Amino acid sequence: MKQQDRATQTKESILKAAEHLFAVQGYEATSVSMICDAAGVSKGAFYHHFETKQSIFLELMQRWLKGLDEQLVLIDESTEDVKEGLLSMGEIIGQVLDVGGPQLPIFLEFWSRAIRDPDVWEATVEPFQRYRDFFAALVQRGIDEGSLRDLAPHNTARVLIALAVGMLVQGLLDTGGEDWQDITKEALEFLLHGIAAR
Amino acid sequence: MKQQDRATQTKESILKAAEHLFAVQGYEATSVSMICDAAGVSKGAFYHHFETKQSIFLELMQRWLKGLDEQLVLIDESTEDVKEGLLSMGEIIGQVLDVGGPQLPIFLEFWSRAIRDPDVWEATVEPFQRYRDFFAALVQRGIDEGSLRDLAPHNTARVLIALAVGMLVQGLLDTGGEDWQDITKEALEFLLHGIAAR
DNA sequence: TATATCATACCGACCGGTCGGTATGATTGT
DNA sequence: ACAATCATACCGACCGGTCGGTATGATATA
Repeated sequence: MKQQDRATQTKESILKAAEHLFAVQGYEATSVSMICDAAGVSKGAFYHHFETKQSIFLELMQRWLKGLDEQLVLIDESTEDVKEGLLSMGEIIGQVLDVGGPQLPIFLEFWSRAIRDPDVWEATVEPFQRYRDFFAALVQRGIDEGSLRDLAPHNTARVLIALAVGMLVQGLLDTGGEDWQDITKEALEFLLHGIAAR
Repeated sequence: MKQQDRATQTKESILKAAEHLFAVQGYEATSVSMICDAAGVSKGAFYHHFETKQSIFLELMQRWLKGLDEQLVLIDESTEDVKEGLLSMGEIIGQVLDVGGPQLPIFLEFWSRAIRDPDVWEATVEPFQRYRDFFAALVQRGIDEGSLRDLAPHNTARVLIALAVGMLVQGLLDTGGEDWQDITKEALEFLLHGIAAR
């Protein structure tokens, strides 16, 4: 096998092992040695491919957010009606909880780190501000086309993000087996039409 | 001074030092020795009053949630109109962010721990289910008195909690100096009356 | 004196990261 | 084609340091 292929294979197996261990044990609880053992690779190999323990997480995070990005753009393009687009955001939440569920707890771990570490902040929080802008644009579109009331788009976006984050956190901590996709969809309907009596 | 007084004073100073250090550094980053130094107390004293490092956090958490409890009950009692009661919840969020802001990041840290550690879960997550029940009851009251539409109270409560949690998280990570109390209030108004055009 | 309250000294495990060395493919000169 | 040279990929022992926790003795109160 070519040297380069072998290298990428090694790096990939390290990433895969790290992703799995981070997911089931958390970041702090996972040592570099454990990752190496799980990947069937030496510590030297690890530090050949990654500068620090943190850098491997950041790379993992980047890949992950990239996938989320693509999903959002996909929805954006396939959406003509803004209201429908917002509702389909609920499906994303459900999907995220189903598919990426196991690795979501790491987000909590790193959000708390992001508060103090600028590097972590940049990699984990800053992207979410992009999402906020995305939603703000979507809301603006809704206002323009007349399907939404004339509200401050940015604050409305914040509310949407809050819903998403709040649902994710609850979904992580509530093990009761609720269908959070449904609940999120309901929440978005509440938000659209209000919960007050007419 | 009496022996008991001296003891409680020591314990209290340990708790105070721990609370401060946890807030500014996080839980993991704070060692027991650091707490002892900050409290002007020896390690022996620490482990005389607390079984483990985790136990001191759990005690801190209990005190903290107790305060939140009282605040909620206070609002509940002083509220006749449910809609107003919900809106005043927004003020709590703002207060929580202002007053307890520094120590909120620890919540993130422990929420992620709660996923794996049953003890932590019981102390940090279970209380929030009480709050959910509280909001569910409030919603039910609103339905009964006719000010709210006839919606599943529990899911509506989940939505409210999601909003609160999501706002708190964003407030922690967004350092732009936004007035999250205002935004939360706005969010609750959105939720009450809907954001869709009439 | 007996007991609660602390101080000191210390333990063993483990952690992220380093480093000297090697094995093996790639490159170049002949 | 073949050897000499170099670069990349990897190994695993090891390091300084930190951590949570403990064992034991001193001190003071009751």
